[in-house]
Amino acid sequence: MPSMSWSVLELLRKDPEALKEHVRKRLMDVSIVDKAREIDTAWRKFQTEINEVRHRHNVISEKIAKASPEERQRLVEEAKRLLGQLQDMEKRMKELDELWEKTIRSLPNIVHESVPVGDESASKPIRVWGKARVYKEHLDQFLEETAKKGVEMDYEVIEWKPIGHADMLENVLGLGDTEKASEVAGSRFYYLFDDIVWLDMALLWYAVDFLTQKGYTLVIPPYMLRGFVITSVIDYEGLKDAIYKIEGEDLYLIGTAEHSLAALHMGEEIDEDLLPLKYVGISPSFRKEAGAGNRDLKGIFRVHQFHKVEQFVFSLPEQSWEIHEELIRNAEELFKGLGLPFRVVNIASGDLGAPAAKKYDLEVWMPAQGRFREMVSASNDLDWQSYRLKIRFVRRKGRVKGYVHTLNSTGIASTRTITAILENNQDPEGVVEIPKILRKYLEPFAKAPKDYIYPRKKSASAKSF
RNA sequence: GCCGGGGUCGCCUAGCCUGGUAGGGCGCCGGCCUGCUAAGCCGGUGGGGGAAACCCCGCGCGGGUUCAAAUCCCGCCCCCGGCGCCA
Repeated sequence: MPSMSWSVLELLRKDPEALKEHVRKRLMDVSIVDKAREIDTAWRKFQTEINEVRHRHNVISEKIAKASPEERQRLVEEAKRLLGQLQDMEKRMKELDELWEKTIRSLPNIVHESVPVGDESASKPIRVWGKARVYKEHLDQFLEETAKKGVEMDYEVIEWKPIGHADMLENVLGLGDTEKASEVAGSRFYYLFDDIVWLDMALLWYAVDFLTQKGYTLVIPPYMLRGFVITSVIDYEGLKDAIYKIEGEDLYLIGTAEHSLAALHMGEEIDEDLLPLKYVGISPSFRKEAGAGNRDLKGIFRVHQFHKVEQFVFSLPEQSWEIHEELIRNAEELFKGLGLPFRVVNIASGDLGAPAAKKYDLEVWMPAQGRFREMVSASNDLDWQSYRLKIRFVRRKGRVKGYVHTLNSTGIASTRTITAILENNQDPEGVVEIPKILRKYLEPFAKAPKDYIYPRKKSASAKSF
């Protein structure tokens, strides 16, 4: 029988040293490989043992059905004896099963050969786009993050210091209130008003419009998932502090539409002719952000809830690397459309999440902070998620089955993109220019801003020359 | 939320009352046959372990009764219909 199994499990059995190399690249303790191998071997051995006893019991059980009354009594006694022996073994098997499951599921994905090896600092910028506005005192930092890392990015030095997105939102524009939100919900929540709300929704429509035109199927997914599902699509042990749970129920708020989109074909067999299946989901994302400490506490850069348009693809194994490039290119096109200067980074092995074999981040230059900040993350998870969710493809020829590959990428995450617009598109007077490409998504609404968002208590005529 | 009906190997379906190897159809895969195609015929078509022979597990999920559970009992999930409630 052609065995069809998870690529990582296959590697564990056939070439543990190679798997160790992948784990080592992630800067994780490689002893998990030996431990997993030990448990896997013991699990398989015990399975054979228990099956032998079960077999003997089954043979006797079948005989009883046809046995004569006097023989019957003797056979039932024998069956009972075997059953007693089995009882202990079944208990042990259950423990081993759980240990095996837990151990195997804790293994991270392999690392693609094109991923730079090392910690965060090894992450490699591979492309840049746009002209960054660099405040004169940030020039060193800017060059450090571009030219020194091998990518030449266009820039202009500015003499005035742009106002940070948090100040822009709450003080200059007066269109957000995180203090009141803190009182009623907690830190990292927000009230947004008027023009920023229009902007939020326009960004979402823009991404949805763009991606549906590329042939992606538009989806509103569940915003909560069962425990089994959420633990299958993320590294739950590592991320459980980031996920909200509904009290008293086996339900978890999604951290991104990726989670529910991955589950869309749970337990299914997909004909190869139907692949790749491309989806664009739109949903809120809920994140606890526990462990973020005081990072980005101000404003709406790092928050507990935001809206996001997400790309998600199920593909055949041989298609996934090409599609990974497609996803990041889609995101790049979206940000080019917005006119936001960015670099694309090939994330280092030590900074990859357990499900991802490779990840690109799209980072926009933030002129007030003097650094690049992540706006988009595009991952190829290979068969890591599909093995857990049992999503398979079937090839017509030869009826070959295998696990599909899954890929995900941000399209646009609204609040974070708004922070990028607030910092990049402000002028020295605090007027924010709305990206022209959003115009058509604002035009239908009488009260929506069209070209600029103006500072509060300043006459609109300030920019009307 | 209450009452009733249901969930079977990709899809459809039999088996459940009365416990004893899960049967059939469709689709698909392989083969035979065949100027070609179609039809027809034969075999295969859930998961795990094993080099293989073969073995185990599997009838929504989890328990229980029994030598033996798709079948009997209990809890849960989901679907359909009716009633109630409701943006």
